[in-house]
Amino acid sequence: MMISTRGRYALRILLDIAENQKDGYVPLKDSAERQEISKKYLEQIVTIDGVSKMLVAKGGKNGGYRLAKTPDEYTVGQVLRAAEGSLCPVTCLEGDHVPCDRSAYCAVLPIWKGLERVIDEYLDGITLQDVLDQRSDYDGGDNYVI
Amino acid sequence: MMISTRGRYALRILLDIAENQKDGYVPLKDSAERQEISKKYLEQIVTIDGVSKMLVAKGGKNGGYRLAKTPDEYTVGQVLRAAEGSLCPVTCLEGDHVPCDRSAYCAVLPIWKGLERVIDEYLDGITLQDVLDQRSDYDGGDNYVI
DNA sequence: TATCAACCTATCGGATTTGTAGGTATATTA
DNA sequence: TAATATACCTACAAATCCGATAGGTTGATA
Repeated sequence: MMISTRGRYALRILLDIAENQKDGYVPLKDSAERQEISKKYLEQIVTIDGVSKMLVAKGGKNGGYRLAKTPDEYTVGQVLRAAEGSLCPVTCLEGDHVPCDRSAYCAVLPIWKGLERVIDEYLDGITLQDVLDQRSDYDGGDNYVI
Repeated sequence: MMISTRGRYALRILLDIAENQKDGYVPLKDSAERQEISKKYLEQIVTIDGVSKMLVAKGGKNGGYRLAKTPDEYTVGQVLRAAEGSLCPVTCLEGDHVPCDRSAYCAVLPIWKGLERVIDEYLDGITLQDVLDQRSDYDGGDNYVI
């Protein structure tokens, strides 16, 4: 599995925040209830370095999170990579991976590189705003849910 | 990680067999040595249902494996799916997965479906023969290695 | 008949996933 | 200033998956 709950939940929570922030902040508790995800688990996901950088936090009453930028400035790929660490489909391509001695001439390595490119291009072609728009494209706005 | 050693090794072993079979059979022991992969582990991979169907086995001396069809009749995607069970990027899309009650209207599910399609299309666009060809496209044939 | 190779089954350490649990710090409101 | 609401931090743990290792059995071929 390339994308675990971390990535999927991160995406859903950012979308939930985008949708509910208006001018204020969205408490994680509310998102957790709407999305039916454990709040405690979400806390961990939201505090992952890359993810927390996409948010502005505010404590106390009427506090919560809001997006640091507008929803059209974040791609699905960015969110998923931030939450998962990386989206590469094989260990051979991971940043910290020690290359095996075959890698210089490996005939299958180009396949993995191509695959990673195809994945990134697809996921970076969709912004959070795209998802929100599609959500209300149907017949009134409540047909699709985050 | 979407593609584990199972898939990667399966691909490399099928390519190794394709390259070495000529008119005969390739003992797994030889492939294991060339590819520097544990023979015992390879035995398990090669006996995965989907993978074994792509091979013809022969016991005894001068026995081993050969491809059931020609290398241009197998795509990289077929091999990987056979070895891994499936290449779907999220559990939500797995065959035996119980759909959550949101799935009917889930706004992110279409993203996963699109991702899976993009991955399949890419990997099914490459045959084993393509990989073998590319391998000897360079300057004599030994520049790239499986 | 000896050998070689496929085939079968069990086990296992380590990592990762998917959370739970409990507490602290801090900002806001009353 | 006190109460509250929220973010923030740390530890633990069950379950699952990964990546093998190990040892044996069956069966075909020379």
